[in-house]
Amino acid sequence: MDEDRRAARHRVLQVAAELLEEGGSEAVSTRAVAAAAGITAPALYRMFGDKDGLLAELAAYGFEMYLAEKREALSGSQDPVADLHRGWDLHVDFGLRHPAFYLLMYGTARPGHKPPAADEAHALLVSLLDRAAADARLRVPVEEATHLVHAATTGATLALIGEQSPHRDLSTSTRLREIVIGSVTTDPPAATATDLPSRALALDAALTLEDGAAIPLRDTETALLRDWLHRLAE
Amino acid sequence: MDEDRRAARHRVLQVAAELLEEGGSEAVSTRAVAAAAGITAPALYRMFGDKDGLLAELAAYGFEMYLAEKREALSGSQDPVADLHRGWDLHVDFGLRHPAFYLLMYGTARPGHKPPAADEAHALLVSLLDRAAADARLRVPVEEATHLVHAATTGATLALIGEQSPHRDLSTSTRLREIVIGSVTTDPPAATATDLPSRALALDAALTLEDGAAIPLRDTETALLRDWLHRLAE
DNA sequence: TGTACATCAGTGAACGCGCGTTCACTGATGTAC
DNA sequence: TGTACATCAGTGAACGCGCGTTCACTGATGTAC
Repeated sequence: MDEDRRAARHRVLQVAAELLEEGGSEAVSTRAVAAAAGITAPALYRMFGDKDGLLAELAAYGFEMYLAEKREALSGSQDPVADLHRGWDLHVDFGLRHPAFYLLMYGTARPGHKPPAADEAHALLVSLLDRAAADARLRVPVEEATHLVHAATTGATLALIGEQSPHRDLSTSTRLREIVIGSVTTDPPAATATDLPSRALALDAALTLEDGAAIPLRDTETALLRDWLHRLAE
Repeated sequence: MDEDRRAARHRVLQVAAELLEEGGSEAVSTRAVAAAAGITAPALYRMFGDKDGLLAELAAYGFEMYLAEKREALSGSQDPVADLHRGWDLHVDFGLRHPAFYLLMYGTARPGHKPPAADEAHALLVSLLDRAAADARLRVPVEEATHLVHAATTGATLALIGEQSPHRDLSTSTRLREIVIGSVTTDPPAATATDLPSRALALDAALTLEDGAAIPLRDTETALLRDWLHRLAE
């Protein structure tokens, strides 16, 4: 029974996704979705509460597609910096293949109204950068790198979506990728990290990945240590 | 008479701008604008044709505000690379002060639906980069630099707009600015440009700024020459 | 200078539509005795 | 195993609203003779 309900929800979301891809977010009205899914309006309201609920689930559906692709493509890789490059391209490519979804997910329709499912995608980027830091390949703290890569990637993708297909030129994205990731990572995978900032950030990343209880320092001591590490990295 | 008409239009646009800033683009309906401006619906339609016409003029109004600020702040400057940095900050600052306008102007509400007034703002960025190239301060061709700077700036601005005011941190914008402009320009304003790419691009920029008729080469020859210059710059 | 006419910005009122949402009700399903 | 009842996803129909837009008409303004 519960299984039936989940299947029905999924079917409705698939229909809503089609409407979105074909007609943009304007095409996703409660009435249009209900009609296309072959259910009545109150049935839709029973499933999703109201229109905002429907859109939130639709955005989550988009993030699932996105994350599934990305996880599959990046699984089993060894080189975190190469993953950053591939992750960038996957992001841009997803945006160009699903522009309406992308705008729902990353567009700023309304300030402070961002889909909660975005957190998971954000976490994926953070984990990529954590791994880079753990390999001493990061030049700046993880959080800073996250913001930089996120802003640049979405900027490149939105600019490309805004351009009509024939004029699209992926080279801007590629170049921006090289510039930004290049500025945030260190070049060679040196046998052992040698410079002070890289070593500091590698230790910082190792502390992030470690189970908190396993660290033989008090929380306040750990916090202070990590503050110092960030300062050493500057 | 004609003057009156223009003044009336301007008054209506000011009212529409207020609605936009207060309630976002959703608040800008033909009826709301007409009511707030104290005119009837048909009067509005006589002025702007239809809703798209109103929104297009509203976007143009936003670009005028933006360009006026930017031209004033950058007037009489000598250093084109410094102007790039200041131009970046002015752009981001404008976006944060007028988020609803910014989304109307630079947001991607609908692919291939960008406001025509955007061209003028684009031209301003191009002219900034032209001047940098003329001073041999550019490492890449003007068009490429334009795309890079544009994508990165809008990405940084949209990311900041998406963040709630208390969590906003301009340092991401600043760092991305340094990274991107730094990658696109050459460092020191050397007494005379010494390296091959800079010299090639400086000549290319000089050809852009020159009146076409004043160049003692045939058009096809000039085109070929510029192609070579771009190849020398790579 | 005065009258007749054309132009056109504006008025008051309404058009039809699609929207989000909710009402009262039905019929199938699972549960208790 | 059979009956009585509770639960609840779904139906058919309608609610009221704000939207973009247009109708027929008015009244002021400028122009021609």
